[in-house]
Amino acid sequence: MARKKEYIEEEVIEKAMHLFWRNGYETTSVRMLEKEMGINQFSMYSSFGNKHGVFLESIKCYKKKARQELIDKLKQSTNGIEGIKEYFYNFIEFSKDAKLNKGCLLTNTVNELGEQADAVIISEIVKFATDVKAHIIEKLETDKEKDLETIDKQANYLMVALQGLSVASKMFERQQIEDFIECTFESL
Amino acid sequence: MARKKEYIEEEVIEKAMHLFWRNGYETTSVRMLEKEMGINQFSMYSSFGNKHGVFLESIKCYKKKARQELIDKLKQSTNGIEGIKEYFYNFIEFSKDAKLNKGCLLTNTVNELGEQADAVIISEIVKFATDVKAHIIEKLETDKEKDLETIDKQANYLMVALQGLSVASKMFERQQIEDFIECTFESL
DNA sequence: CCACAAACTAAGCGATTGCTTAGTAATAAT
DNA sequence: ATTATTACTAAGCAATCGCTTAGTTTGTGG
Repeated sequence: MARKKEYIEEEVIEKAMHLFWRNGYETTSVRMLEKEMGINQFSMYSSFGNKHGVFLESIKCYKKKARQELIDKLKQSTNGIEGIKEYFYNFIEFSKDAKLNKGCLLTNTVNELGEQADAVIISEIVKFATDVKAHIIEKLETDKEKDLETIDKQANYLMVALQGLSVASKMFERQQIEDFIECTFESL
Repeated sequence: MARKKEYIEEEVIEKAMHLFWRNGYETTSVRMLEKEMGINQFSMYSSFGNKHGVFLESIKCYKKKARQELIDKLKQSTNGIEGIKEYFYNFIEFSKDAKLNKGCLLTNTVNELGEQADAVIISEIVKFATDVKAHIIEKLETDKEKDLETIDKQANYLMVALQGLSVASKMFERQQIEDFIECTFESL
């Protein structure tokens, strides 16, 4: 016995997510979100509470997308370390933008907000990072010669390298990025 | 035949630089700069024109500091690749903060402003990166067995790894960072 | 001592920020 | 058709943004 919403929350959040991805949290204003999401500020606040709420849902949307397009592929790969390397290359395509790359939204967020980021946001990011690391370890373990210590060390190495890829792909050319990926896996 | 400035521009810029380093460009307001620099807005604008001017001088100040505390040590090192590794460890100390790290101000800036950053700022950053890469190549060349192609590839690799170190040190623990640095140099 | 130039203080400018609210339109049960 | 409930539009809120300006203080040359 009431009026129906004229938008689907999941759809407008995906648009918001892309805006945050390109511009970061602070630079993205509520007026910009209005235009991009195609809904009024009232609707935005009634659906998601505040700007922070829109951002949190955008983070969740990003994680879902990354899981579908990146992690699932990694999970299904059967060629061990080579599968991790493919994950690196897939990420480059995943974060591609007009000229350079947008990086990883989660990495961008940590980099922008740092320690002053909301605890819930941080928690979402940490959970994702833990997830990725677990899958990397899984693939490293296909090499039966490596002991657990080596595997954990190399997993840490690859996690940091992924952060590097995220930032570097925003400023470096394709060739430098490929050099990086190739060298990264040379000693593993 | 006029009043003297009650502050030294180089001194207040160093304070501004630390504020930008910790908080980024957008988050740092002119009111915050006032307090940190210990001077009035009027003085700030008469000395540096606008907020952007303060930032540009802060970038220059950062480069000078990094050159003194990081690059000069790298230049003077005589142990080849090991000298580059020391550069990595020195950077961690250089960017140390309360709990985690502040990263590299230049990397932070590219990450925050991206392609919409001012051309002068970008130019300053590119010049610095070129400088660092040149010194890395110099050290890599001490290994006479490497051809020019390998050296350039490895230099690109190390440059991206440095960006990774900058971001990752803002969110990862000491152990993961050390694992990264050690693994980074394992294949060189 | 006077006059002038530069550096200070502090108030306030218009624009934008995230967010709210008053008023209207649409839907569905009675 | 009436009524209740929700979603919409659009105007506007206080606070903050980067920046300016009017008025005062300070220092030096004549």
